[in-house]
Amino acid sequence: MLTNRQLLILQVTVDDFIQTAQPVGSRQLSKKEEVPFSPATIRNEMADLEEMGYLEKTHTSSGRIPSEKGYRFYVDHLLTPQLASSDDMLQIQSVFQERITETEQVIQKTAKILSDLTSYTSILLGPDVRKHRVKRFSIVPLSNDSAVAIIITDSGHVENRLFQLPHGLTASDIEKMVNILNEQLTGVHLHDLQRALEKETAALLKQHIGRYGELMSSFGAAITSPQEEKVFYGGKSKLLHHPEFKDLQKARGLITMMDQANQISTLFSPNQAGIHIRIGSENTLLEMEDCSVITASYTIGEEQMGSIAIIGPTRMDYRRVVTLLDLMSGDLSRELTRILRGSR
Amino acid sequence: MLTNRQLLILQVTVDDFIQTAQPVGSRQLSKKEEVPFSPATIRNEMADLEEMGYLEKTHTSSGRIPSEKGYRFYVDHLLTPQLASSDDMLQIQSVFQERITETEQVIQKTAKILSDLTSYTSILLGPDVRKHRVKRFSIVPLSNDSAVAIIITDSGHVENRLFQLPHGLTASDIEKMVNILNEQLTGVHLHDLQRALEKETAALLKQHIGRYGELMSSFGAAITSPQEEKVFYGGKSKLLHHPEFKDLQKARGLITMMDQANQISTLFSPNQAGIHIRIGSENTLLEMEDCSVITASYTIGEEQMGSIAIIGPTRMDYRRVVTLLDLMSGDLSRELTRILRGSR
DNA sequence: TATTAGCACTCGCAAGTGATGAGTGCTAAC
DNA sequence: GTTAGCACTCATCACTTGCGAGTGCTAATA
Repeated sequence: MLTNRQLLILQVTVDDFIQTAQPVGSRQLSKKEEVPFSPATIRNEMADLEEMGYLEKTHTSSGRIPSEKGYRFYVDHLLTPQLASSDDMLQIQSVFQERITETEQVIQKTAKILSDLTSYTSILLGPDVRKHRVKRFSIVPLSNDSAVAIIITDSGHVENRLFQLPHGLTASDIEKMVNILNEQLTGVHLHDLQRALEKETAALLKQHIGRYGELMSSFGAAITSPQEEKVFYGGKSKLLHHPEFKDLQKARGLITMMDQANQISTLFSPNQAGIHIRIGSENTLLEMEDCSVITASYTIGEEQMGSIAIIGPTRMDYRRVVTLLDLMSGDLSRELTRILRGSR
Repeated sequence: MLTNRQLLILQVTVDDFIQTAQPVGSRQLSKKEEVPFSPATIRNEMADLEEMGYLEKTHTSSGRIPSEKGYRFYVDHLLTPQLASSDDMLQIQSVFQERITETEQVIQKTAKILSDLTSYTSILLGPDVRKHRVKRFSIVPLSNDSAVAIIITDSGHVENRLFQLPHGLTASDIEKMVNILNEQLTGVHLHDLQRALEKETAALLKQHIGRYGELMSSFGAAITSPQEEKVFYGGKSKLLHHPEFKDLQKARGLITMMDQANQISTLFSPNQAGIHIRIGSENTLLEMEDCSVITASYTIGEEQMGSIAIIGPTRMDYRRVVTLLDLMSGDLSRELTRILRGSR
C-alpha cells in the first residue's frame, strides 16, 4: 500500500514528466509548492516507488520517469476528472454547426478536431455496416451489360456495387428483381444478406427472372463482397512532433502501421461503452510499445456504431484526452441519433 | 552545347547517384567500363558540367551530384525508354484479376501496387465527379423527418446525402418529386446541378409538391453541397525509407502535407494526357523541394477521369517510374472503360 | 524516529581533437 | 588532348575531457 506522501510524489512526478518529457529529479520536485519536502526525503520515497515498480531511471544517475505500471496506477487512481474549457467546448460544437449531409463527413471532421485539440493522432472507426439492416434495394443499369446495385440501410448508409448484367436481361426483369429483393430482404442485417439471399429469395428470383444463373453469380458476388469498416484518421503527422518519436526508426514504424488498416482494429477494445485506456505494451502491436491508446465509442440510439481512439505517446496528457474524448463521443452520438432517428 | 563525352558523363553520373545516393567522384566513374577515361579527364569534364549548372558539389572536395537543371536535362534528353519486366507486368495485371465491384477499390489497389513496385508514394486522384452526368435520382426516407437523396451518375458513381424532410410531406409527394427530378435532370452535369435545379426544375416542383419552400432549402443544399475529389494514397510511409528524409524535419513536412488534401491538387498538372515530370522546386510547395512528382492520367472512353502521381525524392528512378506509370495508367483506363461502357 | 544536509560518485551530453580517406584542382609530362 | 602526380580540402568517426544534473549513503538534526 502506498502512503499519502508516496501517492503525492507519484502523481506530481507523472504530471511533471507528462509536461516536460524530461526525467524528473528530487531537487526539481521539492521546488514545487505542492511538495513541501526536501530533496533527500523525496529521493528516499522515489527509491521506494522505484522498488515497487512505479518509477524507473533512464540511467544510474538520472531522474525518474514513470514505468508502465506507474502510468497504469496514475490512470486508475490518480486521474482527477477535469472540466473541459469553454474554448474546447466551442471547438467541439463547431463540428455540428453546419448542416449535416453525410455521416462520413461528420466523422472525418470529428477526427480532425480531436487531433487538433489534443495534438495527438485520432482514429475513428466508421459504423460497422454489417450490423445495419436493409432499408431499400435499387438497381440502375449503366450500359447493356453492367449495372450498379445500391443498398440503403436503416442508418442512412449507402452501399453500392458494380456488377455484370447477363445478355438479354430486360428492363422489366430488373424491375421485378428489385421488387422481389425489397419485399424479401428489407430489414435483414447486412451480414446475413448472403444467407438470406440464398435461402429465401433465390427460389423466388429463379421463378420470375430469365438468365437467373448468370445473374445471381454476378449480382450475389457483388452484393455480398466484404464491407470493410472504414477508418478515418485525424492528424497522422501529429505524433511525429512529440520528442519520443524523434527516432526515425520509431516514426517510420508508426506511420507504416497506420497505413495498414488491417492492424488498426486490434487497437480497439471489443466494443464496449465507456472509456478504455491501453498503455504501452498493453497494446499488442510492437510498434505501439511507446504509445498509449484511449478509446471510446459512439452510438445511434442505443446501438453501438463505431469507435473513437486517440493515439499518443505513453507520456500523453491522459486527463485532457479522457475529458475531450468523453465529451466528443457523447456529442457525436447525440447528433447522429438526432439526424437519423428524427424526432426533433 | 554538350559534347558526346559530356553527355555520357552526365548520364552515368546521374544514373550512379540515383542508385547509390552518394556523391559520385571521378575515380569511381572511371572504373566503370562505359567510361574509358582517366579520373583526371573526368574531373575536367565534370568541372565544365558544373560550370554549366548541370552538376553540383555538396562541399569543396566532395564528389558531384546532379543539380535540378541536371535532372531536368537527364529527364528530357537522356532517359532511354525501358521495357517493363514481366514480373512487373504480372503485378499490374493482378489489380484487375478479381471481379470489380467498386471503382474506388480498384483505384485504391492501383495505388498500393504502384507504391509497392516503385518503393515511392503514389497518389491517385479519383474521378472528378462534377464532370459526370446524372443517370438517376432516388430518395429514401429514413424516419418521419429525414431522408437520403441518392444520385447515380453515368459513370456508375453513387453520391448520397442526408437531408431533412419537412413535416407532413407524404410518400406520394416524394414519389412525385423523384419522378420530376429524373425527368428534368437526367443527363445534367453534376456541376450544373444547382443551376439546373433552380432554373428549370424549381417551377415544376413548386407546382406539384406541398411544403415546397422548406423542402428545397434542405434538399437543394444537400444535393449541391460540394463534391470533393477523393484522394487515394499508396505507401505514405515509403518515402520515409529513402535517405534524403532521414532528417526528421523534412519527413514531418511531407507527412503533414499529405494529410492536407487541399494542397495535393497543386501537385498535379492541369489534366493533360501523357506523362509529366516536375523536379524539386518546380513543385511550388516548399515541402516538396527535395521531391519529384511524375504524373499521368487515366480515362474512361475518351474522357479524362483522374490522375495518377508518384512522389519520390529528386533522386528517384525516373526511368522505372515512367515505364510503370505509363503501363498502369493505360491498363487502368482500359479496364474501367471495359467495365463501365460495356461492349465485351 | 522521521527528516534533512552534506558529500562522493555516476553518467549522459556537448565540445574539442586528431587520424583517415575520398575527392578535388592544378601542373607538368606524355 | 589526355593523363599521372601531388598538395590541399573537408566530412566522418573514434576518442577524450569537462560539466552538470542527479543519485545513494551517512551523519546530524528536530
